[in-house]
Amino acid sequence: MSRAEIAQTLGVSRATVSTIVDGLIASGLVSERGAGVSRGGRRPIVLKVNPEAGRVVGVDVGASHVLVVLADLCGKILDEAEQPLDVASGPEVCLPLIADVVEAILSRNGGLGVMQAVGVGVPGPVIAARGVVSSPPIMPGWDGYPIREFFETRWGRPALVDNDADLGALGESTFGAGRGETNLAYIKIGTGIGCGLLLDGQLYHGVVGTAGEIGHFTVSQDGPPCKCGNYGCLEAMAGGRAIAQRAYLAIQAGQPTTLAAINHGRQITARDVAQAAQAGDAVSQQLLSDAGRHIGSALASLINLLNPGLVLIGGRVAEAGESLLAPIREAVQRRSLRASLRATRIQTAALGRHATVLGAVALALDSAFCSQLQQRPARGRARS
Amino acid sequence: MSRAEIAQTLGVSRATVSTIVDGLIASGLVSERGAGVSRGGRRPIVLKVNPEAGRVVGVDVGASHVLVVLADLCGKILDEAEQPLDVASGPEVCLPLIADVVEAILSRNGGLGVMQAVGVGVPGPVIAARGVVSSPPIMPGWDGYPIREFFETRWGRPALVDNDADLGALGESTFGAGRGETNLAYIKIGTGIGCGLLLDGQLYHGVVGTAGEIGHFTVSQDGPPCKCGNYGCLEAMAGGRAIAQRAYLAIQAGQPTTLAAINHGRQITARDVAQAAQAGDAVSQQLLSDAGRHIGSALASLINLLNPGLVLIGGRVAEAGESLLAPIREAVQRRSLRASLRATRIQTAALGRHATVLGAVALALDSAFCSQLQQRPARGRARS
DNA sequence: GGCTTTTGTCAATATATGGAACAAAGTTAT
DNA sequence: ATAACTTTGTTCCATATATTGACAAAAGCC
Repeated sequence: MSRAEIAQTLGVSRATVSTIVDGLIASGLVSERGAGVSRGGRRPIVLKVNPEAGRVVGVDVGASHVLVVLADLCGKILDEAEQPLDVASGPEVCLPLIADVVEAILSRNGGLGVMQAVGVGVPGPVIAARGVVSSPPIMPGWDGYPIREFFETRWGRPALVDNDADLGALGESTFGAGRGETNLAYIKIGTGIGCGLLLDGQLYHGVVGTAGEIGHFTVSQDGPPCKCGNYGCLEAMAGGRAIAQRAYLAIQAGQPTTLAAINHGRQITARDVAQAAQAGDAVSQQLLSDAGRHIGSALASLINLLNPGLVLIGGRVAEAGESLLAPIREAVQRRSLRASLRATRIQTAALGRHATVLGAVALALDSAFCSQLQQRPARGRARS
Repeated sequence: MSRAEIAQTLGVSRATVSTIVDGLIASGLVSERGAGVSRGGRRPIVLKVNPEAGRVVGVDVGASHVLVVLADLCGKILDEAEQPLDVASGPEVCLPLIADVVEAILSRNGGLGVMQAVGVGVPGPVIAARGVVSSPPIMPGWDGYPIREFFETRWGRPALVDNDADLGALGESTFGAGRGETNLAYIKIGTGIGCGLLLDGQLYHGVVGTAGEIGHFTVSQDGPPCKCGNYGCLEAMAGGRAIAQRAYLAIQAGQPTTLAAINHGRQITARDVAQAAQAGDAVSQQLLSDAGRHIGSALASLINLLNPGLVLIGGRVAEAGESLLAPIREAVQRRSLRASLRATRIQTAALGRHATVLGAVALALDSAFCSQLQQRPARGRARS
């Protein structure tokens, strides 16, 4: 991006941009990278963020694993580590363990000092302003625990905490399939079903951080019971756990499927079903198609209500690809309004298992750049 | 509000507030109104917006009527006029007619000059930035017609256009039951069912202005056909038209109801059903209760997805009050997540048929104050 | 080669904001 | 009642921030 382009985009004068950019160049955050393409006049000087000027850390806390990445200022992953972790063992156990993983990565990449900020995604409702979770269903003992404070006092660097699905949305919108989109929904289909919302360019949390709970949409009034106490929730009909359960029942019922062979060795997972479907197993395809139909009917409501430009299907189960996406599209088409639908693309997410952690990186990058801009760059002409 | 209070709220110094307020007082927009209550020191000088410093106009274009109000700078309605209007006759017919109504009101209230801005609500999806509607179902011929431009060139004043349900949300949040709430949904139950969303303090429109289409949520997969082409839409099951239709069928089926007497004279309306229900008619109560159950199940999805602090039930049918609200609350309770629900109040709207038009007034007021702040107040010391 | 266009910089200037000191007007403690 | 403390609102000044307009550099266009 050139100075003139920035000035036009932000609606400020070129002179202003020049002075600010000078500061950023002096601090090493930005550098000039040759000449761009002319638009009928002098060729602009292309400005690039200098990826080497700092590092940020992203953390994705899952129910049973934690994924930590180190990224440069462009969001490129330089190193990563994954470790088993039972989130149910509480913050006193988990947080130091996570911190150890982060410190291990940092120590083999230039030490603690290189980290400018850290972003953390957790599988529960987050009050982002305070950096705590609020009555999370799958994180017993974490309610109100000062997660952000823990990391900030440990490292003296800004720490940002947010929900995993929300960060998935942010990750995809920053680095993935949602670049440039200001209104998108990221659907995370894993064991359960979550949803992160980016509305008018901002992550949307709601009043207590529980926005995006599409997993407990009622899709069938007389459906199976859900852990939440209701019946026929989307999650109970089309989540990874539900798909696996249905596969098990199909095998028990003696339906002809390649899944039966797997089941003799170990428990069936949704991933097995996805793989079998792609390999052509009809029963598996039917299972995914049913799940897709239910997801699609919930998505139709989401699309009617929020009129997003893009819906991204992510999470492990989404790796099934078209076997899941086609019935989703079909169900959405049947149930949502023409006008809204025409404006909404439905696609698979691009970042796979890195979506959330890259959202955490994006959050950390934001904070890193902001704090850089706060610090006045050195005044007066340097040397000479 | 005192200067010190403003300074604290906005996070700026008292000195800054003083200079700005001086300008506003000089231009007559704000005036000092005696002393407030002390908090242990000097008593603050209470500042009030001077309602007499200008006027704004709000317009609510309905399917068959247009409602125009003149309001002072505090949003108090000074005069109003309503006139039949067939929105289907297109913009070339409707807009001049609306303008005439506005001008009639203005001419008996000090002339055209007193109006500082005008806000307009229309019953279709709006692209607010451009001031046009986009493929509205019930406004044939209006697609892309430059509504804002029409009013701005006619009067040389800022005109703002938005959707009627969105303005209902804005109206209730500014003047009604939603004051102070940054996240609320306003449900407008009239002939159809619409919804306006205020998210994080901003009206939410989506990418093409169709956000809030809760009326076409599927609430019963095998329900009656809807005008939109789908089956079992909320609007087709619980909208005003649907309630009237069901009442008619109940009478035909010979059910014992006081509605039968009305039906001999003219067609039953949803309002008749609401009145009969409040008077104790069991069949009418059942009809409303059914409708409420369906609305509640759609609202549960909305609450799960958006985690609003407040849901307001407005529109004509909502005047039924608790006969409708009780089943809504019950259905929501059954179907939505505890955590989200605990944070969400469900109430009837406070502004009745003025909700939308007061939202239009709020929009106009915003614009009026902004343009006042843009104009530099006179520099240098006046007199002496 | 001259003309126009666009980019980036510089100096002068306008505007906005904050800090400190202070007077005014109150409350609270003695 | 008096003194001490609080809070409010103002004034003056320093500083930060952005804009304007002029201008040189570097390109395209004729």
